[in-house]
Amino acid sequence: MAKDTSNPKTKSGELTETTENYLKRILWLTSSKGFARISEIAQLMGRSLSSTTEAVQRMASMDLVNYTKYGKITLTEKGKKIAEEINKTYLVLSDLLVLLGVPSDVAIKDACSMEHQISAITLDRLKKFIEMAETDPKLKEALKEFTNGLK
Amino acid sequence: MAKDTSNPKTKSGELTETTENYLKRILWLTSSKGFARISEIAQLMGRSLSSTTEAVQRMASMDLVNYTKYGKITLTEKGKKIAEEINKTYLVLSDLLVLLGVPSDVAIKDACSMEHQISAITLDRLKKFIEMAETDPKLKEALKEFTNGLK
DNA sequence: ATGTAATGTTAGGATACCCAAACAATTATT
DNA sequence: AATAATTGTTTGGGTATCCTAACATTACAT
Repeated sequence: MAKDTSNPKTKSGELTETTENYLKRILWLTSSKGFARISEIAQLMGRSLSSTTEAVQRMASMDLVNYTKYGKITLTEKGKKIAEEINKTYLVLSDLLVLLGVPSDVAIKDACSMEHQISAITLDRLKKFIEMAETDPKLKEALKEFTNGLK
Repeated sequence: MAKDTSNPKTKSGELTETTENYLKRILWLTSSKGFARISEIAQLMGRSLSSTTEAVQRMASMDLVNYTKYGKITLTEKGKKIAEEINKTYLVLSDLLVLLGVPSDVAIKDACSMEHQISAITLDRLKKFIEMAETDPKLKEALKEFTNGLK
């Protein structure tokens, strides 16, 4: 096998977690107003302007965003496609958490970083859900039908 | 606020995702046979021996593992406590996935890296579950009781 | 016991990320 | 228009992570 000096994730076509997160925020920003600015991304990501500039430049070199110095940032076709994919996953997770009784603001935050930053509250909901799935006949039945319906 | 040159996660008492993952595998290995070896950890993590050695040394400097050159690796009290916490979260997630019909081997893998590496199959299960939760009266009812029971 | 196989360590490199401080460009204000 | 405020970039540092190659140690076999 050939040597792989770069980050395995980027080489194999996959993006790092960080890049995915940047991508998702940029999607949010661009879909609401057409473009994004470094400062907005930085704010949404909770990162410094310099880190954000660097990240955006890195993403530009990967053809994920259109970037010109001091200019408006937009997603490339490629970036948009990937960002939408990531966002779909995010939506599924946040929906599930909400479904399980997690407050939506927490669900938003947690869905962005399952499992490593999972909050106590989410953990509690998941636990209780599992517990109930084992005891409540109605839920038990419903889940049985659910899993049966998969085949 | 004071300057923070180090990785914010380590400084704030939090561990990086990578370190958490190492910790979890070491817990698995040590609970089944009392100690772990670099090669076993490397294998379980899918990393090279040198990366693993480095990681373990880093963890030793954080007082998470007991490490001596060429020796057996065990968790310190601190490391064990943290590893068990992480493992609990992991178990909740993998249990949920299994509950949702995800095959256990996939559930194990996915629970380790929700959302960033989530598989198509898991995504599908989550989607179908959400869908069913909106249409199936029995599940709907069960979930309503579930969320009502939270207060 | 001694040499080979298996394991583990170090050295040398690389990328991803992050930040603060200094500098540059843009935008807003007077 | 000229200056002040805001925003964005660069520079200079750091840590975390990963890898291969070379070297060291330990374990195994004959």
